[in-house]
Amino acid sequence: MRYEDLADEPCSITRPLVVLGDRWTLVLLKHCFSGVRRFNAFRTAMGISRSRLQDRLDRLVEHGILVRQRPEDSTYDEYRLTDKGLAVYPILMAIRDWGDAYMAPDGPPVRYRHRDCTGEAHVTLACDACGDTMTARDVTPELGPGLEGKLGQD
Amino acid sequence: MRYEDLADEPCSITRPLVVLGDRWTLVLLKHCFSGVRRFNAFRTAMGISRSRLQDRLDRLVEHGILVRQRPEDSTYDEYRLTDKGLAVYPILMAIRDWGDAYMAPDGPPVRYRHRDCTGEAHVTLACDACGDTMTARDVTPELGPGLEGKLGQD
DNA sequence: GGATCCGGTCTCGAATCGGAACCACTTGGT
DNA sequence: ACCAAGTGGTTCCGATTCGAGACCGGATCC
Repeated sequence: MRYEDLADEPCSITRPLVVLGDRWTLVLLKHCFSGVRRFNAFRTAMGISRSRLQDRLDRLVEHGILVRQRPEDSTYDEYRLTDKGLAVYPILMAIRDWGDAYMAPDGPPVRYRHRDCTGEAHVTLACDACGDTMTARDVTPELGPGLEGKLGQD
Repeated sequence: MRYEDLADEPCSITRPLVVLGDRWTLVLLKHCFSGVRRFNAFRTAMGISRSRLQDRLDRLVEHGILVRQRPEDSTYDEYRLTDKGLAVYPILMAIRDWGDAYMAPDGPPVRYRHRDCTGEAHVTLACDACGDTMTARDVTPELGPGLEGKLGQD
């Protein structure tokens, strides 16, 4: 089975991973959030090869995560985050929280601060009903609407 | 530059991505959270090839995300999540929230419910000082302790 | 015009991947 | 004891992907 076939799985974890979960893609998006927009800017920021960068950019544009557009004051295109792309931010912040906790022996290299505030941004998993913070052990998976309709079919 | 060299970057996003951010790895961890522990169980659940699965398992064990251990009542080893591995859960839930929002046209295939509660688990990015919910636009990166010591050195 | 920057394509050797064959060990049946 | 089946793992091979560099067309600047 090829990795791309995971996109057919009725699972909201594997489906995004087919797009985002390979080498460079999330690194590329991380740089988008730091304001990188141009082809060569990505290249120097990431150290990725030209052809690979092109692959990734094309795929992200194809999936509506980036848009490629020409600013009025420039002769060159820019790759910018769409709303769908901006919504990836919590994923990166969840990765960062984990990285700060387990892969930053000297402490966090970068603080992600709340603008005009003393606090920092952190990701929490919580229940949307009672508001309690949750861990993996507090979660029970259950059939959702995206699967119910498909059960009696075959 | 090779992808693995990103591990040298002083960045708590890229460093985890060198371990987690390639094909299959996060998919594998997802199955760990659904109770999959044995080699062939991963294989049938994921459709991954034997050699690739071995690579990934070895790497996760090497990084202390999984432990390989023999239960008393069995003749075969199991791969189980460590605390470091359990802490990956918010990353997967952040991916799922995004997948439910943008890649689940028929609605969420699976609900991740709070045990003994009516609510569902969701990831939020919030300020740890004022408690406000945040988006990418509310965040300002700032020098952290993991970098401060290294600045005047070279 | 020539030099330079920019984004992008193409090519080629190296690394990675998927699938199958193969192996050692354990279990169950006869 | 024997054979069959299952389990975890390694090794091999052809196919895909990757990284690095060459190349190319267009815009800019001198």
